Amino acid sequence: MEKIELIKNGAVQIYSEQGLTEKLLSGKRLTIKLGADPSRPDLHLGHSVVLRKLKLFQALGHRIVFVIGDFTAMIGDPTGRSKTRPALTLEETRASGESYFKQVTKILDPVKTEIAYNSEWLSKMNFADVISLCSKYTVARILERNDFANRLAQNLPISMHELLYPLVQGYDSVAINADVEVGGTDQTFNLLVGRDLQAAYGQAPQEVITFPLLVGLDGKEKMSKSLENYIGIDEPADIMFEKAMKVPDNLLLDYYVLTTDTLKPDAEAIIRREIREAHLKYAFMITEMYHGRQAAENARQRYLQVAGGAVPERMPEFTVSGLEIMICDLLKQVGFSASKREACRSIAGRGVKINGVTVEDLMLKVTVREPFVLQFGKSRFIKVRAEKGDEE
RNA sequence: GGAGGGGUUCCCGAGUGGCCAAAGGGGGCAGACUGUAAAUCUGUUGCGUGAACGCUUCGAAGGUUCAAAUCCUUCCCCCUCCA
Repeated sequence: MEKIELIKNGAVQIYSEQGLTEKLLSGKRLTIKLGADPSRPDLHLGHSVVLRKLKLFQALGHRIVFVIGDFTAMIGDPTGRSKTRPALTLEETRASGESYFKQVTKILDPVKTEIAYNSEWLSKMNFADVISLCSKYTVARILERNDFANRLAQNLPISMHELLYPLVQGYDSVAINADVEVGGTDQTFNLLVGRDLQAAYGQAPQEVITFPLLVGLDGKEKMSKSLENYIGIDEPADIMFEKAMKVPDNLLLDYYVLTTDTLKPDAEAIIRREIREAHLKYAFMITEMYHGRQAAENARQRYLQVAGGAVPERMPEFTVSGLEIMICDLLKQVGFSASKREACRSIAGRGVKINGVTVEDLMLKVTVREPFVLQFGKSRFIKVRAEKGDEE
């Protein structure tokens, strides 16, 4: 019962709440659907919002089915709107499905988690089936979707196939006979289409629960890999901690509520007390959740060292061949700069330090007899050493 | 099918023969301030060792010219309106 409340906690909308309650109380093992995009299998905290809810369903004994949208991915999307959406091969979609499973089971129970590929049923449909599917929905209803409505109003193009995609997703629910589907609020329309189509195909309509989209570290857009404003659940502890500290103040509450087990009133109290402490606590919680207590301790310690202006104890290492190297070449080689020119600019802008001392000379030739610490900006460190054989 | 508008550097967008590696804004990176937040200010933002200079870039390929993002030809793509 408690878990049921937890599931509903944080939800934006539930369609229908009564239906959901009834299904949960029925004692039946429910099939919970989550749609997954195979082209981006890198999971971040934004995905974790929904995944954590699914975990609660699992705890109640229900079955989670990830539907990988490989069928449309294999066709590709010629719209140009979502650019660079190359058609994937069968192998690629399977590979990302596996990758998906691997990442998802960092949060979910692997035994109660299944993967399904929608090409399994979609590739078997013939044109008559497609038309039949289309006949179950009306143009007016499709155009209700905000995205379409806006584009229509602004005279922006909408391709035919785009109109079909909601039906495809909805049909996935029919194919697996889903009892419940969860997703971000941006998916609301598609999820609801699933309900209607199920009814049209003689099934009990799925219950739909939507959750807020987590805003990314930039404080503007929703968290996404391509916008570089994400915290990946796969990221090393140190980086995860650091990124978690960069969550904008005004979003910290959301992060607490949506990505940890903290209840809203508690989170509010923590933030009200002392904002920096609240950040540190949050960063610790998140890091601990994905890497364990010890790693989180270490990450915090390291963070505080760097924040205090000190050189951290742990950092990646880089081995150069030869005993001398131009500073610009070095910056390029370790990956702090994309080109030598860019490296020189960074030096001119006083953003590069060696052993804590700002590099002034663009032409500096560094001698790598002893290992030294190369610092770029405030928080990027790397230990540079010469190849073993070259040491004198 | 007809008419019109357009493709510029990460994005938006100015630029219609030389002063254009290309205004301005956004974003990015770095510096100051700070709590590695926000806001603000400063620098920077194609590549080649800084400069000098050179090279590549303005949808594609050719051409005119001492000189082209800008002119000409052909091609590709996108959008709008009317059928």
